[in-house]
Amino acid sequence: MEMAAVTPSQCPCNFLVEPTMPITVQFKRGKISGSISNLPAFPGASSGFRTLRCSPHHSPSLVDNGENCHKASKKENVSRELLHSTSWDVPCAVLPVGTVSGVPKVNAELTGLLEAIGHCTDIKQLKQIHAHMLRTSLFFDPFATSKLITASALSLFSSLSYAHKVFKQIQHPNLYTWNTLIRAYASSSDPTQSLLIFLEMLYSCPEFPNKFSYPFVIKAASVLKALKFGRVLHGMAIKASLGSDLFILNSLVHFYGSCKDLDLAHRVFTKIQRKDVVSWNSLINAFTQGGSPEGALHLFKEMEVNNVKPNNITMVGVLSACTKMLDLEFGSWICSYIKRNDLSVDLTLNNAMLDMYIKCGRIEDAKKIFNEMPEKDIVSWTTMIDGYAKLGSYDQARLVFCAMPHQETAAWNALISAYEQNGKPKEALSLFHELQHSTIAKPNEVTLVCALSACAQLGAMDLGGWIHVYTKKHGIKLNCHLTTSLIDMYAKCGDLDKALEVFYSVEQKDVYVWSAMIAGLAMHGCGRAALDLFSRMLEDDVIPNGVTFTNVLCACSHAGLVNEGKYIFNQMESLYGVVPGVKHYACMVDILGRAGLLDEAVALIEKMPILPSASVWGALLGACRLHGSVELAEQACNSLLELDPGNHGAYVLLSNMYAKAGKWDSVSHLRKLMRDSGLKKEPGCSLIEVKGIVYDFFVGDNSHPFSQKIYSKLDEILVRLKSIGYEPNKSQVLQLVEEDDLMEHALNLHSEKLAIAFGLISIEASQPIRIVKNLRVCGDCHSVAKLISGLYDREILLRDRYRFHHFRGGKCSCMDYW
DNA sequence: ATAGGGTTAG
Repeated sequence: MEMAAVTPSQCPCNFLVEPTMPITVQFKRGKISGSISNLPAFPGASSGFRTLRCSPHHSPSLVDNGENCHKASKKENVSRELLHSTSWDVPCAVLPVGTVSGVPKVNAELTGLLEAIGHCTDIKQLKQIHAHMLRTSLFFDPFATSKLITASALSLFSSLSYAHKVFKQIQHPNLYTWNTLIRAYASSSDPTQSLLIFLEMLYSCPEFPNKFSYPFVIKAASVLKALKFGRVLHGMAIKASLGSDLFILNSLVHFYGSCKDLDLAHRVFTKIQRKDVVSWNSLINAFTQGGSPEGALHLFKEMEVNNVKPNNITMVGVLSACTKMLDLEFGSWICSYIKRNDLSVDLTLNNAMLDMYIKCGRIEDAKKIFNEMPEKDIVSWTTMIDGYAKLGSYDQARLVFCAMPHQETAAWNALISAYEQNGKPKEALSLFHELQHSTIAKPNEVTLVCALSACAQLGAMDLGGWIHVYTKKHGIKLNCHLTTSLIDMYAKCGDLDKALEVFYSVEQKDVYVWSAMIAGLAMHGCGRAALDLFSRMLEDDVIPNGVTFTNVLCACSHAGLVNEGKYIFNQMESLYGVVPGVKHYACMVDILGRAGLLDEAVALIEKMPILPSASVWGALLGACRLHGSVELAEQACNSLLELDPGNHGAYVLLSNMYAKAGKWDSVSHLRKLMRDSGLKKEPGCSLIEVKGIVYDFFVGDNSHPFSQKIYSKLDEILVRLKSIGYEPNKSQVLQLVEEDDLMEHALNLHSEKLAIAFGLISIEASQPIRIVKNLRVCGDCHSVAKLISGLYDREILLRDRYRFHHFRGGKCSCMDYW
């Protein structure tokens, strides 16, 4: 092959030409940018680029015309910046013009070069070869450049941005080269690039995508859950007569599974002529991940019937299904099946078995596997840590943590999240502080999400705010998880404005972000605003899920919006396909019950297609208290205690109702019952954060260093309140059982009162006093807080178990409706 | 010359 020397004008990238000898490698910082919308129509498309969208003509025949197609997620939006700028240096311009006028001995050199590429062990060596190729015109050999791309995109030392820049230097990349880049990006951190490069290839590569191109690009679509895009790919593959390629079909099964479209996944699967083990694995995993583990197990059995031999990957999927169903029996059977059939057990499979035993409560079996594992990775360790933590064996969890060879961030996260999720937020935060002193690990997004959640539980807004600042300072972009946690933290700490500020400051809002904001508004009693936000969310084409509806209904309940609640509840399934769960029913019972529609609430419970949970009966019980229906309360209480015998609150509520009705016999009977059952109540506890430290107060607490001052402040308060006509709410004395069994007369010792008194002496008057209480606020404390807010002109934010009470100027945001 | 399927934590 004749090859001319490259002159500047021919150089594909218009790089500077350096005319000096010996050869020096110049680096140029390049920024590649552009947008997919700049791409002209690709050849063969009748109406340009638009046909790439989900149009009936390009849709696979088995798919209907898009009615079932879910709204596109933002990730599918390919019209965004084509490529990130990168900081990789690419050799260029190494042609000493005029000195390499002769044609290099391409063939001889080529062989050596290809070998050299194969022997590269780092990017530096590769760059040297790259430079050499540019110098000798070998860069014009398609085979050689392909190898170069492969090495830079897929080897151990690979750098995708480097590969991409090399790619840009190639004048006519061949299909193989395109495929390589698409493949590399599919499993990178930025799979959107795969889709973009695929589109670019359609336009600028003379060859059509082949049977290799599709699996790569479909994989990228799977990661992105780009349902529309993937459907178009499916259609294109069929048009290209590749519709029966096993690899492509398997990719598609996996793809539809990733998009949670089990129906389509299954339909593609049934069209596969000769299903192999990968086909089955893809579908089994689609069912496992897509919320139908039962289906996955069924498929596994069917697979056996069809004489397809399962492999280790099958077992991972099936075990994962058992784990999701907490089916220990089947899970153990699988473990023995693996042994019996001598399947190869690798790290992932061991981890899957580990996880199954742990989730099914068999820590000893898990431990045995763990100890015998020849190789452990971060997943193995964190699974064990989490297992112990979930059992409350924190010492064991810590022991495993300490035994780890590297305490990477993920390990810290396992421990922190375990504490945070098991009601130990203080411990979680103290670990978070410990982590900040670690030299090995640094907090990452996950850590911050856990820490924020712990802050939210404690009402620790100073620390929560500090974490917010931390993200800004360290340039940590707010992903949806972080945004959700921040909104939740600010809302639960009582700063609704800050929560809204975060909400409006971010561009990316997924359904969880919206739902968190709706929940925030709901807990602050802004029911209307929550509903408005819900409408805006729908206008924004965000599809609501079960969480969203729980929050929306909760908003209705706190604001007494009965008709709105009913309306939305009725639309859930019919319009949005969200089957009402037990939480939604509980909300509805609450909405109806509060409004006094007790009969309607009972009727709803009676026609529930699922078993009512304790929370449903609890809601009814609460409504009975509000409306003084003792008989119904007895029924509700019985049903509740059947499901949740340790529910102290139910006894208290009923006993208070008996007391109010003067049924003292029943009161003492109930109390005896409680004593006999050895029921321990959750002690009332109020938290208050002062200067970054969270203080907790229990009833009659005098452990605080300023205890003396707090009690004298409390005395002062009560004197002042009485002077303006306050009388302790005697009826609330009856509720003392909820606060403390022994000190019936000690209304004044309620933890929230202590916390308020402490707040008054230790927090500047300009700042609100924020308190978090673990139980529902009692009526007397509620009136006292109202009075204090007026008398002392202080803002008090009290979060109780159910909602926020925002006291200001003698009034409460709940309008005494809680 | 190239391919498809897997585990944990938010």
